Amino acid sequence: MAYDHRDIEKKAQEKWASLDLYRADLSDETKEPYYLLVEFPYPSGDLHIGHWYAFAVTDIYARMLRMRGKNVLFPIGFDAFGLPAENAAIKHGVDPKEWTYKNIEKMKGQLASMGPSFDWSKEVVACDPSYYQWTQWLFAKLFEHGLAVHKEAPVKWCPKDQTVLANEQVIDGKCERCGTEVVEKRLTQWFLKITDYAERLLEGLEKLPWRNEIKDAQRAWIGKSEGAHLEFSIPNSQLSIEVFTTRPDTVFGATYVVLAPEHTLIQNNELGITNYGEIQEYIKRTAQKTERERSENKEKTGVELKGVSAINPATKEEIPIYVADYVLASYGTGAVMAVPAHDERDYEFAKKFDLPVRDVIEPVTGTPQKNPEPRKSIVAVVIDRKNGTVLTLDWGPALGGKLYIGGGREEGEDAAQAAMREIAEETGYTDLKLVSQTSVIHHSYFAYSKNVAREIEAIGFLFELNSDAKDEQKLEKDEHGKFTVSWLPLEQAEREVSETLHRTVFERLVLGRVHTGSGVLVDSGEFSGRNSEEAKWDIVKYVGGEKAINYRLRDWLVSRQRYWGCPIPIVYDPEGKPHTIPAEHLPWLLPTDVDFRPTGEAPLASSNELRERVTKIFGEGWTPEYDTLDTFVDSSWYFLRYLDSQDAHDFSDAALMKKWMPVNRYSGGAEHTTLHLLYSRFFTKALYDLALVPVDEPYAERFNRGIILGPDGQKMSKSKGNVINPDEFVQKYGADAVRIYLAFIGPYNEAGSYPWSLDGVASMHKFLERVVRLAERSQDMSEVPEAMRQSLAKASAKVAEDGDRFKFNTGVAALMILMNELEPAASVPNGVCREVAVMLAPFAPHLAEHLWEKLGGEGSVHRQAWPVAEIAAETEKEIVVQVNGKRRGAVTLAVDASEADAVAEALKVPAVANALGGNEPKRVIYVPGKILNLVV
RNA sequence: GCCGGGAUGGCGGAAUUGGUCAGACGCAUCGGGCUUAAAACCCGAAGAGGGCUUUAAAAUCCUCGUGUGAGUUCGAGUCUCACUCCCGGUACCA
Repeated sequence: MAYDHRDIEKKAQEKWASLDLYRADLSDETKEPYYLLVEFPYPSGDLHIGHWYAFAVTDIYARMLRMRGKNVLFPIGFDAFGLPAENAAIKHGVDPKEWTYKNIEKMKGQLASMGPSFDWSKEVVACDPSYYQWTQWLFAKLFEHGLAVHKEAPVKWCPKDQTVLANEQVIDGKCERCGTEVVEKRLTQWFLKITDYAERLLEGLEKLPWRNEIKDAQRAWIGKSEGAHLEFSIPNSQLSIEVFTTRPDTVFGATYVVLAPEHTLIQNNELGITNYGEIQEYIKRTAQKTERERSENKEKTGVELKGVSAINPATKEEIPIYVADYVLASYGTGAVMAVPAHDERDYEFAKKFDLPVRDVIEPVTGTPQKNPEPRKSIVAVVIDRKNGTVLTLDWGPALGGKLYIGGGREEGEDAAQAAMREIAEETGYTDLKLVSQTSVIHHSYFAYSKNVAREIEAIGFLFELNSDAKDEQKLEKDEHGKFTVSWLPLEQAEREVSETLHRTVFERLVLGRVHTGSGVLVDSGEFSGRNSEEAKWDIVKYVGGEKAINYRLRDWLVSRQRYWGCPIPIVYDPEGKPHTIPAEHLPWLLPTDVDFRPTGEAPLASSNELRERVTKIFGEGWTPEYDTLDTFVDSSWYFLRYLDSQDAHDFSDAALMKKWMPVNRYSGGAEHTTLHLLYSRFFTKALYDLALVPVDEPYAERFNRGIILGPDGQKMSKSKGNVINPDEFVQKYGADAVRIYLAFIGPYNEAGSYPWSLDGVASMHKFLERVVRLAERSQDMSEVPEAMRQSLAKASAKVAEDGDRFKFNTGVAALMILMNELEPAASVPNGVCREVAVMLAPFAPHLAEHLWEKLGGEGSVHRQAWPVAEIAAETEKEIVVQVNGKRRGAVTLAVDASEADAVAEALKVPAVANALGGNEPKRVIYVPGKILNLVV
């Protein structure tokens, strides 16, 4: 018999409201506090399946914890500033505020249909003046302490949204919101100095027990690299170029210097560049390129600065200066020393502009050996260009497999000559053209065939075959037969020649790769012969540079040239200097007499009211700030406001923060890893330093949830027509069935993706019907059969444990197993049914409430304690007997049976005795309660 | 390219610290029951392959099986190494 979910759910929700069931008393000292947080939604007015997955499943845990005696704070609010409201205003002429609040009302109704246990009394709405007043107050605090700065910097601009964007909001060179390619502009904007916290944001991750994928993504975003600042002076000038490099050990190989097009040194012609017009044109051209164009087309471009040069501080040589857009203005100093021999990008540029390549590091390969015998040798790669093949010798598996031509160099012999000689001796070919060669490669290995440790100094050569002319005379007789000579296609040789030295030579000469690793310094003055890694900092000292650390992280750009955001609480004095708006004038209200249309100018600039307000309060000549704040500022501290959302005198309550922070567990989407999650960590640290917040990490635990795919396994989208509307399923099967299905769909503690199964919800509805039928068979019995008692005890322990791990899928499975165990019974005691209702309550709160009433329970099922029962320790256990690791039988033994008893018992099993074949076991592995393995 | 995560039946997914039987739980599938019939419900089958017996079936037995290949171990989905593919992040970051 079906249960009427509509009626049950309506009644349960009314009951909870009348009992005010979910209000948390934050100052309650009798229970342990637990702060469970879910990212608050943007009020789009459309509650999709993703919202359900976010809120309904987390709600299961909130309910479970309450039943387990915790004082649970599970709040909700709305991240209500943002572009959609403004776009609606532009498109349909509605008031963004009205639009937003209407959506919030609508969404509250939709959220209620899930039956969530939110404590609405603590609601926050980011666009409400009572909230943004404190966003402004906190911004002012940051400004007063130098953490909010007004500065000029290259910034990302979205031409469609007509606003600047933070770095984090640019995905693949496109605007995160609208997908338009962004362009770079140099503008004066408001930044929050998150870079000051780069190191601490990094360090803080060490202690957090978050999953690696979250921590590593943040680490990569922060992008710490250690190196040095070196100075390249400019002859006949006061000016010099400072570069940042992580490879100061290669400075002797720096053959030119490159400036980013935006570099300040070339913004005007202070240097007296003779081709300045050409430079200006190049700067202009690159400025017009979008991010994407710059990074997609990696063909190097640039222009030499004629009439000026720089001095390499190591070699004292005069070297040319270039401007090129492969150097980024926003990283390091916006200038690099180019070492083409040891950097891929510099090498590419050098080849294109025909600049010198100077090797200063000889590679070291192989495994270091004890007491090696030094030797000079060569490796020769011979290419037949006509056929696209390369000459290889196959020595067989024992002698090193497939190799190119290798050999020793005789005393006083020229290396190239030696290479020619070896080729002739081993293959007979003599008509060769020398194309290129490598620097010395230091290679260590153990030659098993000759039983000797070698450390060789090898030089690699590339030859091209002119003709197949062979000189059979030169073929060496005693080598004959040890290997086979063959011409292999280049790709095959690349795959099959795996020996390190030969591979290295091939990569260097045929594939054109440069050596970017460490090695032995050469051609580096007094440092020659030393290990590059070891000599690195001595070289920095030698050239008068200093150690420097650089981060990829940029300061957080928070200005937005948009209307529907928090007004930046700043005014400018007649000299144009920014001042914060005093606290008594907060909230600094968003004006309403504005033109929303994006013009590139901030919409607030069109407000007369705002200008008049500033004049009235601050005086003639004072002007307002017209930009608004990035909405990520609003969400960087909302979890603090929940603790005291109605406070008119402070942003939060110090005592409550002390008690409730950090958030115990934060559930959200993976897409916020380098945005909201990083920003709010920064905010918390900054406020901690200002003694406003008692913790310096906001979230003890963080879980990124997965995403729900369409039934076809594809990402849901209107164009694919695979969008699941949760309301439909709620109508048909009930909110409880949808909740429990979402819990069951897959593990919640990792960010996987799960296709929505059309039959899945129906099957959950059936499961709930089974529970209803069980409850209908409830009998008044005082005696509870032991087997039932055990089933209940196991289920309650398992469900609680899985909840703690955010593995609701196996938790639901445990409830299903419980049902499978209880159902066959002819009669089910009322107490058992009640306990089932209690365990079901977090998952299917409405039905559980209904059953609780039917079963004669007092009050609300959600006020019941989670059942804790002892699981009887088993005294006997079946353990498996293996012979040589193969199962041959099983014996039932006391849990603490001794090994001797176990073996004796096992030998009685015929199959075991059989398998032993009368032999005594040589070894016995006995794991009490689990396994006995007899090894013969 | 680099960093991270992953790969288990037709599908979603289970499997404490390496410890029997891999595949819990559910979906889909198939067979049966109930019914005049259908739905609902109930019972049952099921990784792949094979052998024996038999009219047939079942029980029973054997081999292989957690992306591929090697290894460690008495014992590997779980540990190590190499590789393939998929997903996510990031990318001219000096």
